[in-house]
Amino acid sequence: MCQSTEIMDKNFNFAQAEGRIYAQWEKSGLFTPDPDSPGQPFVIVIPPPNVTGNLHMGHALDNTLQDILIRYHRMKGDNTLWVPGTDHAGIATQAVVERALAREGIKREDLGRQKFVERVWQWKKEYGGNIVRQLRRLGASCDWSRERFTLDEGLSKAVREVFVRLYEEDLIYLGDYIINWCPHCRTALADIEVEHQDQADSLYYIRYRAEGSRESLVVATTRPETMFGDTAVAVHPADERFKAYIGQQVTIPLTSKSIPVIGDEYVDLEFGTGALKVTPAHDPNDFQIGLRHSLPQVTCIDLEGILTEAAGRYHGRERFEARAAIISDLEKEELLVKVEPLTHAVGVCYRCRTVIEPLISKQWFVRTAPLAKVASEAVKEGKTSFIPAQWEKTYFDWMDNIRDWCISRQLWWGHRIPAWYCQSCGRTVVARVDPDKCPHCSGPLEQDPDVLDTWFSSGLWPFSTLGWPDETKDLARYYPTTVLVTGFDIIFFWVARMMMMSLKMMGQAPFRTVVLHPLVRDAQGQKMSKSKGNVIDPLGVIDLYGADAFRFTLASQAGQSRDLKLATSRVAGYGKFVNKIWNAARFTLANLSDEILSEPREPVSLPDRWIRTRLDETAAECRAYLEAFAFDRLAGTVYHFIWDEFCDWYLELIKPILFGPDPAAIMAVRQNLLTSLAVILKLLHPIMPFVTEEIWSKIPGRTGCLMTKAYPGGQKPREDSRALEQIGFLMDITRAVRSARADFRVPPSEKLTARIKTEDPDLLKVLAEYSPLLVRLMGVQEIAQAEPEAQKPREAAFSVLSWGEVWIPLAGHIDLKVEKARLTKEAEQLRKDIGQANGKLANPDYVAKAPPEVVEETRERLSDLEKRLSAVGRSLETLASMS
RNA sequence: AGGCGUGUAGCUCAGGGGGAGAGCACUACCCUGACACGGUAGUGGUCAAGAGUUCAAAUCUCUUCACGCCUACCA
Repeated sequence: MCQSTEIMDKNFNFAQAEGRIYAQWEKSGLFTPDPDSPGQPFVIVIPPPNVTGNLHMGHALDNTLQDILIRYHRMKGDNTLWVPGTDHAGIATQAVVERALAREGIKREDLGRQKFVERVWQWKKEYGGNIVRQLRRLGASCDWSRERFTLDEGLSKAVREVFVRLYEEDLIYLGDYIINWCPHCRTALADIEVEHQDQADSLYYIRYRAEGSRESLVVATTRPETMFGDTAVAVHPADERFKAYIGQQVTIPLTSKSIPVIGDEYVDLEFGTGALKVTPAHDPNDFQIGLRHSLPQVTCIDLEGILTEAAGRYHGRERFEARAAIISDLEKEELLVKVEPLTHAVGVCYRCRTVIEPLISKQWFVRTAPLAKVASEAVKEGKTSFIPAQWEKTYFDWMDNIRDWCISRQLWWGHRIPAWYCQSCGRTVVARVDPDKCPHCSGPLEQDPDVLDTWFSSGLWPFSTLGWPDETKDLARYYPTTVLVTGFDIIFFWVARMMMMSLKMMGQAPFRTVVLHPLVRDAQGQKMSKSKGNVIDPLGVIDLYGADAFRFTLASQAGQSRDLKLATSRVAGYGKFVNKIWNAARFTLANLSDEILSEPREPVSLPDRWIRTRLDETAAECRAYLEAFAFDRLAGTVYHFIWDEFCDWYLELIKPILFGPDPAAIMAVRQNLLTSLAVILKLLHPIMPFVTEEIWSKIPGRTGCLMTKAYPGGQKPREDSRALEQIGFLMDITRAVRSARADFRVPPSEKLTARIKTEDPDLLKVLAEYSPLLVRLMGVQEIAQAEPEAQKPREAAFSVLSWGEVWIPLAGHIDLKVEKARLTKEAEQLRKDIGQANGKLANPDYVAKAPPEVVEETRERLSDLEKRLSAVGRSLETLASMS
């Protein structure tokens, strides 16, 4: 050994190394591409995490996969850009700051809008960098010099430009509509911000008395408190039971208010009583019915969930409290016919889970139909494709059934809507530059108090981050982006919006490929979320096992399935893999000589030829998997290659040479060993950047960072099928000896001999050359060719391989009973397999219809099995004769 | 209610018409000059159930069961 192993510790100290390595990368500026440099652009924009957030498993997976792609393409020589940034997350951030204020006993109203927004900015400045710092711990190689925030100056300019353009094209409008109102967050919500939860509730049957007769109609409702907003009772026009009521008046119970009975086909004859109370101001369906029948809209619940004056004596009471009171009063008046239990879906706020109150309100909307049509076509025409492709259907379903998008939010934190209302002429002014008076009448203006939905600005992310609406160099060079990597849970929220907005504003789809990865779930298969409190902290996992092991685990699990239930045992397992690589490198570096051979040479020895061939094959596979976004296959391939082939076989095979007497052979092997290690480090680097970079830094004579070295597999792979075959032969022999030793409990101290019987002259040559190597490898005494006419010794273990037999004389070691049991079991299995193969071949349909190569394969297999069985049989006979 | 997905070794998951796989766990032996976070040899599964298509089904089709997700206006 020329250098001691002391140049490397026994284990990779990831805790000590990761921060140092990341700082070096960042300092070197290697994350920052130059738009003027050559190279095909490869661009990813990060799904911007909420500024309020901390790194969770979803981010970890998302960003690991992105970093793998980014690092791979950077190594490939592409002009590679990964744009990072954060989202201002309107409701979420405002809520966080409001909570902080509440601890000081302050409400946002106490501060006023301007002061409050200042406080949020202050908060953002202080804590908003958390998640961005945490991404660094993962090893994410984002170009931090291009970091953006959805509320920064440039992006705000983009938001304003888009709003004005869409307004000018009549794609944004202001309308009185029924919207989803969260009484807790006090804001409107888009349809997809409403989650539906099954809830056990009651269905109340309430009697509405007809006027001028003793008859009555019974309606069923889950929400009696909306009664005071009723402006009709609807029945199906074809319903024989109630036809006669249409046109009559009924009285709302507990009031003296009279409403008409109308006929509308929306009513389901089967549900409840077949009569429906219509509350246009508090139910989206009733709203539609109301429009059809020109019914008045009576609001009986206000923005805070409190009943209004329209509710008469219930005025001022909270909606659910009022419900109980109303039920009790109805009972007293004998107007409550019955109560049935009912489980139904209730809409709740996705943020605070408060039950949504549908309300009529003036809000801004995007007319989505024309945008969605273009966005849908872009995917149909293959301009953007989804991986896995099944998600395209989900995307189409939504695009085809899209409804107008309510974009105004009654918050203070966000992009203020650039609309002003003239206080004298009443006109609405939408402008790129804040106007100071009405352009029509010069009257005073008042700006709309609302802000835009957060997703409005994130919908512009692929082009706003590159500088749009200015015609920047980045925009010209890097738009459209190449790949979007995200979870399928935000296809509607985000992907669809980016498609619509980008196509509208840029005329080009924002990315070529959308890679949808699984969602990381907890042990129960539940989506991890802060509000559920079931979050496993990725930083804790990194602390324990290191970023490389964690990244590798995520990649290895990122297949086609929708769930990724993270098991820490796997992370621990891949932590061992990191250690394995580390020690393989330690071995390699410890065996280098002082004279560094800088130029890779052609491999000479059989192990070298073999490993280099396998290395080329593996590199080609890795490239193919990376191009196909098959992260799990990529991980599996490098894992097995490094562990099973490089470490378990190659390193063992070369030891006899490395520690042998031939200086030229030693030099050749050292050279090849180092070359192979370098290729392995490069192959692995995109998944495990830290340990590979750290090992690279210890290679004498290396230059620069590993992260910029060319990814292997760019050239035509070497083909050396003879090396593969011959190594296979040596492996067969080795396994046979090891197996015999284990089966017969021969202690390692006792040396065995082995006899090889084969008629293949090629293999005999290999055997002659490598028997010293095998002797060393297996701890056998001697290994040699068996005489062609020799018989197997009576007491011997043996293996039958495709190319011949291995005999291991075991005089004194054979336990007849054990051996007999072993052989009997083997014979049994062989007979079963032979029976199966025979059965197939005896079937004329099989021979006639199965592909010829499959039939041929079966024939070969059968003859191999028969050869083995007969050898096993002979051996059993010998055993019998001995006892 | 529709749509989508999942059910394979004790656990977490690959595979996807022709000999059941991986990691972890487990058993036995071994601290052999990179690694005991290691090595070697093993144990372990009627691939959810039933039917069909096929020469051949874990794999394709249908049905059923269980679980999960998404969409939806059944009050």
